[in-house]
Amino acid sequence: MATKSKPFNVERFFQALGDNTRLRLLNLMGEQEICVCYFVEILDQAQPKISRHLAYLRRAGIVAARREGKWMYYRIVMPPNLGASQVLQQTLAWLKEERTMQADRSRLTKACCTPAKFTALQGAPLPVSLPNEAR
Amino acid sequence: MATKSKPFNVERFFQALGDNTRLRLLNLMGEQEICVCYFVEILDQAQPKISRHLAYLRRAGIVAARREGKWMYYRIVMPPNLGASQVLQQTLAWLKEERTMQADRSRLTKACCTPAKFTALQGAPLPVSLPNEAR
DNA sequence: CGTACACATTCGTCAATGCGTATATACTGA
DNA sequence: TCAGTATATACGCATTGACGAATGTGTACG
Repeated sequence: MATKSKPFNVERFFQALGDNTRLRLLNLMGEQEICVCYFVEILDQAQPKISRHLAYLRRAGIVAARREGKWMYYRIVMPPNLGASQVLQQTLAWLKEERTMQADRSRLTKACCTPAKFTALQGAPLPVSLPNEAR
Repeated sequence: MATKSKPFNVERFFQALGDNTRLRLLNLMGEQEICVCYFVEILDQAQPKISRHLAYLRRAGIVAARREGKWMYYRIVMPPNLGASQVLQQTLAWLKEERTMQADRSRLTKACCTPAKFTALQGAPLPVSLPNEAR
């Protein structure tokens, strides 16, 4: 049986982008895979809240998750639909220009360089850049 | 007093795109100004429903309205935010590639050429292409 | 004026969404 | 096997959004 790919849901795609927390998550992922604990730390939001928004993005087909031991890594996956992937790329580029998004990214960089300073991140796995073929 | 432009609401922008009826409306507007009665005819939806979705797009800063006699014309306005306007352009280009959107456009063209055949459109004003400076 | 037309808004209802809190699940290590 | 950590899901509640039906508003015209 051929892989049944249901037609891309455009509504769901844009609805997924219509929430600031989710935009911040996407912005943090950018081109790297990130562990949930970093999202919680950087956005300073309750863990179930982060988890629910990540699940929403997953259902919309915008991110994918990978488990590694206790940790879950999330990454952006480009939608199979060409138009959608172009809009998503453009959106990510746009977010990079926004002040608040830049601030998030900068906090992430800081946390990754000195995770020991964030009590919640002791021993947490560092983000891993994705190989080119995965983008 | 300087014109107080409140910071562009990104959430609202994407939420406005997260509904198929609104996407169809935007696709029909494309680069021309269109009278509400055409939306009602082409989408074959209740007039209050069309009107509410147009109001939603207006609140999101994506379309603008102009009255001319009994008729209201709606047109797309590019958001002041650069990133938003780029994403919107890209989205409109994407919609043009979708089957159902093409079908809507084709019905619009047909209705404009022979409005007399659509009993609901007798005497309705034809769409007007926007001058370049307005895009 | 008063009617007719084009369009907007309101109201009641129902589904979807967001959030905090509590709890469940998956994995690790002793 | 049990405790601890990381993450996900369930529950209850408040808000928002979509829709049909009814009603309101602005304009042309007799």
